[in-house]
Amino acid sequence: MADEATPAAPAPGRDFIRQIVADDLAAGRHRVIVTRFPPEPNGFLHVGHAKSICLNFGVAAETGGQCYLRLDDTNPLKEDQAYVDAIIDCVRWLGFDWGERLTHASDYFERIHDCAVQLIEAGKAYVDSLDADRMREYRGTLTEPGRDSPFRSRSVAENLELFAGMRAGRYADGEHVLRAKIDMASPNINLRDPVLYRIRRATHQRTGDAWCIYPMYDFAHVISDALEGITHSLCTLEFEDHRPLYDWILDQLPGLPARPRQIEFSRLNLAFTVTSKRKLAELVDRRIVAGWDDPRLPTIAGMRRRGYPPAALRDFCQRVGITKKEHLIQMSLLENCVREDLNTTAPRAAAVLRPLKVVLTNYPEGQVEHLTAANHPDRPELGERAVPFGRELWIEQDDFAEVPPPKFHRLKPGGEVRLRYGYIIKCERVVKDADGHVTEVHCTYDPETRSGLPGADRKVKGTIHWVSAAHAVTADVRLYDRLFTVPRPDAGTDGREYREFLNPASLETLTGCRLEPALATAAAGSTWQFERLGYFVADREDHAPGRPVFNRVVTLRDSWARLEEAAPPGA
RNA sequence: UGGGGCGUAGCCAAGCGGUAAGGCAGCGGGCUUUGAUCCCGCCAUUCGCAGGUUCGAAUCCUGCCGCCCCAGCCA
Repeated sequence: MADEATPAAPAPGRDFIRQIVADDLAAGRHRVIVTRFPPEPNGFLHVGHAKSICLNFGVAAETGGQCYLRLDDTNPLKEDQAYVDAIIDCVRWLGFDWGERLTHASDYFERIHDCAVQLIEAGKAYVDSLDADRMREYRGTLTEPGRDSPFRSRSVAENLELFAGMRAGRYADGEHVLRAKIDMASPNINLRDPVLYRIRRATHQRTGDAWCIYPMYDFAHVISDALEGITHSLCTLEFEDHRPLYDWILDQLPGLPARPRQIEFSRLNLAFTVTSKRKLAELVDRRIVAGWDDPRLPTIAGMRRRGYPPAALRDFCQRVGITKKEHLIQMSLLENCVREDLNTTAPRAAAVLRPLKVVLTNYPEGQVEHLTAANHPDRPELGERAVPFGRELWIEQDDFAEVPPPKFHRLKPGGEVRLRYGYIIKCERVVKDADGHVTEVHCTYDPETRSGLPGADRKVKGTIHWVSAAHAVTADVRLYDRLFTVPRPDAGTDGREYREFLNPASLETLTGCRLEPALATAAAGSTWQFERLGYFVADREDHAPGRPVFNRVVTLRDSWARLEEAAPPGA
C-alpha cells in the first residue's frame, strides 16, 4: 500500500466477507489468505473495479495475506495489450502492490488444457458439434429443460481425438466446442452442459498464435484460482448462479492444489453515471467524451485526471461497504470523500474564473504591495506566500451585484467588502458599456484595514478573493459536471437509451481566467483549492507552466447556492 | 412460469433473541478574513407486509408482496 489508508487494526467483521475470512482463519482452514483481482483486459477500469480492488487487496493486506493481479485474458478477440498496461497503471495508482503476483489466465493455458483432457478421460466432458443456433435450441429455456445433444454420447477416445484435433487446428471456428457433461435438465442453466472450450483463430496478445482454442471464463477462472491457491474468490452477484459450476469443476479435478471458495457481493452503482464497459467504450468510440481518461467518466483513469486523490477513492470504497444488496450510491458520498481529502492536502490560492475589473480610485497609481497569505488556514507548517496587490484587481463577476438579492454580503453599490488578506473596500461607482453591462467597479480602499493592522478588526459581512490585474496569469479552466441528467441513465426508462440522457453542460471550458502568480509554477497533476470556488487540478496532459490548464475537481460546499436555490433571485 | 439472490431513514450500512451503531444528504445553531473547514444539536417507537413462536423478535417459523440476476461458442 502506498499509505496508511487501511486502518492498522481493522474490525475483523466490517462486512460479511471479512467475517467469513476471519472465521476461516479462526477455524484454521487457511494459514494465509489469498485473493485476486481478475479484470479482463478489454477496457479501462472504473469505480466498480475500484471497489473490487479495495476489497481483494484490502482483505489480503488486513490478514497479512496475498493478492494477485490477474489479467483474465481468455478472449483474444476483445482484448488488447494497451488495456493490460492501463489496468496495471490504474491499480498501482490506486495504491496497491501485488509484488511478484502479476499473472495472466494465459499463463495457465497448458494446464487448463490438461484439466480439460482429464475431464474428457473421466467422461465428464465431450466434444459437441452442434452449431451455435442449434445449441441454443437444445439448451431449453428458463422454464423448460434442455435436451441432450446428439453428440453427447461420443466415446472418450473419440472426444480425446476430436479435442486434440481442435487444438491442432484441424477445424474451423465454431465447428466444435468442448462441453462439460453435467445435466441438460438442470434448473440452473449454467449446469446444462456449459461450453468449456471454443475454437478461435485469433492472435492472442500474449500467446500469439500458439493456440487456436481458448477456455471459457467459467473453466479458466476456477482453475486459475485453484492454481494460485486462492482461498476466497470474490466476485459480483451475477456470478452467483455460476457457483455450482465453479464447485462442480473443482469436484471433478481433485488433483488441483487448492479448493477456493467463491463468494459474491453486489457491484457498485453510482448515480448519474454508467459503469459498464460496453457503455463506457461506446462513449469513447463515439467521441462523446475525449477518451477513456475523460474527467467526466467514472473510470479510474478519468477520476485520476479529474483530480480525485487515490486515498479518497479508497475511503469511498470503504464507506460504501460490502453487501449483497442492490444499491445506487449518491454522487455526494464520493464528492464528500474527495473534499475531505483535499481539504487537508490542497494548498490554497486565488483564482478568478469570470473576471470583473475593480479599480481602487484612491490607491496610488503604480504602487504594488506584497500581502501575506497563508497557504493553508489550518496548517501553518505549509507556510505563507506573498501576493501582489495593486490599484487594479480582478474579482469574480458573481461577487458583485448591482441589485443584490437579500442576504447578499458581497460587493454591491455603496457597500463594503473585505478583500481576502487585503483591505476593506467600498463600492463607489459602477462603469457600464453601451449595452448597460457592468465593465468596471470603482471602489475606494481603507488603508487602515490592511490585513494584520488593528483597523482590520472591523466587522464586514463578506470577504471575497481577488487577483492583481497587473500580475495575473491567464489560464483555461474546465468546469465539469455530471455526465447524465438522470440518476439511472441505463435504467431503460420509457424505452430510452442512456445516451439520450447526456448532460449537454457536462463540460464548460473557461478561457481568460486570472490566476495569482503563485499558480504559474504549478506542477501538472498538482491539486489546489481556489479559495471560495473549489478544488482544481493542473491537467496532467494539457497543463504547462507557460500555458496553465486546470480542471475543477469538485466545488466547495456552497450554502449560498443552496439559499439561492431555495429562494431564487426575483422570487 | 424454472432456478438463484435481495428487502433496516432520502442514499449507503451496522445488527447474529434482550429493546434500532455509524457515514452521506438534509435541517437548526456556534465559530470564521474562504457563505469553506471545524464544533454542537436534530433527523426510524420501528426494520417490505401479514400471521405465529417467545417473558421478549429487525433477528426464529409460516405465508404473501416487491425488486434484481440467469436461456453468449462474453467476462
